[in-house]
Amino acid sequence: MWPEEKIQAFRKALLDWYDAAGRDHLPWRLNNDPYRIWVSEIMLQQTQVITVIPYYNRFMALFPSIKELAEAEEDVLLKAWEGLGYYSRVRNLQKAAQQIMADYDGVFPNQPEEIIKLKGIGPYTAGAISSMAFGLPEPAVDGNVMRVFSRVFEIGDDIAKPATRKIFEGLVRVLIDPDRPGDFNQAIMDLGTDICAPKNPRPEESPIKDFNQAYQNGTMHLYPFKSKAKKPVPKTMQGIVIQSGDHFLLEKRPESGLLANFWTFPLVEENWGDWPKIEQINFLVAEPAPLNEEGMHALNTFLDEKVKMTAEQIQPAVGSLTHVFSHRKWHITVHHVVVEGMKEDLPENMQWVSRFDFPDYAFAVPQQKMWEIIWKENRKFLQSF
DNA sequence: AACCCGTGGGC
DNA sequence: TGCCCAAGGGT
Repeated sequence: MWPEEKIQAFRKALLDWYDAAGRDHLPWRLNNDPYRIWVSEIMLQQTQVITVIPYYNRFMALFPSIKELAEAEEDVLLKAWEGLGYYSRVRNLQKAAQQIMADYDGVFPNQPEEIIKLKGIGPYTAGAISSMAFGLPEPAVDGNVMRVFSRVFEIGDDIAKPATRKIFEGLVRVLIDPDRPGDFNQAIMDLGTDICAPKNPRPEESPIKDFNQAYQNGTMHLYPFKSKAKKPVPKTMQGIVIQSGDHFLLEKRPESGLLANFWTFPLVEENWGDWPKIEQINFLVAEPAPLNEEGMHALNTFLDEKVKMTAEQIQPAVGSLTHVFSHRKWHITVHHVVVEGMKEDLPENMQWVSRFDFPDYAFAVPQQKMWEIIWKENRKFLQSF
C-alpha cells in the first residue's frame, strides 16, 4: 500500500475535483436525511441516475416519511415503482420501513451493523448510507468503485465474482478520507460514471491520473476484468387479451418469482399447434400467425376453463413482441378475443378491469407492450365503446 | 457460489 | 442487432 503522504495526496486530488466538478444538483444530495439517501440508493441499484430522478421525486412526494412508506398499500407501491424494474426492491424497502417502525421507533439506525440488518440493504448500500448520512468511514463498493480501483492498482480479479468485492473494501478502508467519507465514496462513483467510464475512458482528464497505475503502464484495456454473463433463456408464450365491452380480463401473477404480483393479460406458456419450439427461437423471430385448428381448440379450452365463456369473436395473432429480461427472453404472440358479458365465477387471481381504470394498476413492460399492440391494431374498434 | 430478479441506453 | 452496462441484494 501507498505511504501515508501519497494517500493524503490522493484524497486531496479526488475531493478537490469533486468540489469543483461533482454532481451537487442531484435531488438526494439536497441534505443528509438518511431516509432520502436510503430511498435513492435502493432506486440506484443497477439503475442509471437519469432513469431514477423522476421516479425519486414522485416517490418522495407520495411517501415523504418512513412511517408513510411502512403503511402504504402494496398495489400503490408497485404502481410507484412501475417501469423501474427489480421490483423486489420496493417490497423490501417497505419491509425495512416496517422494521424501523417496530425495532427503532421510526428512527433510521445510525450503526452499520444495524443498518445492514434491514431488508434490501447489503454491503454496498449499508456503506453508502453510513458514510453519506452519518459520516462514518465505511466503504461503499459498487461497480464504479471496482472499475476505478482495478485500474488504479492493476487488480485483475474477476469483478463479476461476489468474493472480489472484499478486496476493494479493504482498499477503500485504507484510502477513504476520515473527514469526508461520504464525499469520498460519491467522488469515486462520479469519477467512474464519466471519466473512468467502462467504455472510452478519458484517463488523461482524470484528477487522479498520476495515481493510476494502469494508465501509467499503458494497461488500461486490461482492467477491470469481468467474466461474461449468460445469455437470457428464450421462451415462447401466447398472450390472450380477452375483452368484453370496455373491460378486459386481467390475471395477477404469483407472489414470488418474475414480475411477482403484477397484473397481466393472461399468458399461456405452452406452445400451441406448430408454434415454434423453444429451442428454435434462437434462430427465428416468432412471427404472428393465424391459429390452426389445434390452436383454436386450445384457446377455446382456455376460455371455457378459466373464463367459463365462449368467444364471440377471435382475432388471432394480432401482433407479437419480444421482451428481454436480465436472464430471460420472452417471445409473445398476442391474440385478441371478444366475449359477450362478464362471468363472475373467475379464478381467485383474475378480474375484469375497465380500460379506463388501467392507470390504477401496475403493469410491467411486457404487458404495456401487449396493450400497445391491441390499442394500435384496434383503435377504432376500442373507441366504439 | 451461482442463480434469480427488469429496464433503458449506448455503441 | 446484439451485447454491455448501470450507485446490488436475496436465496
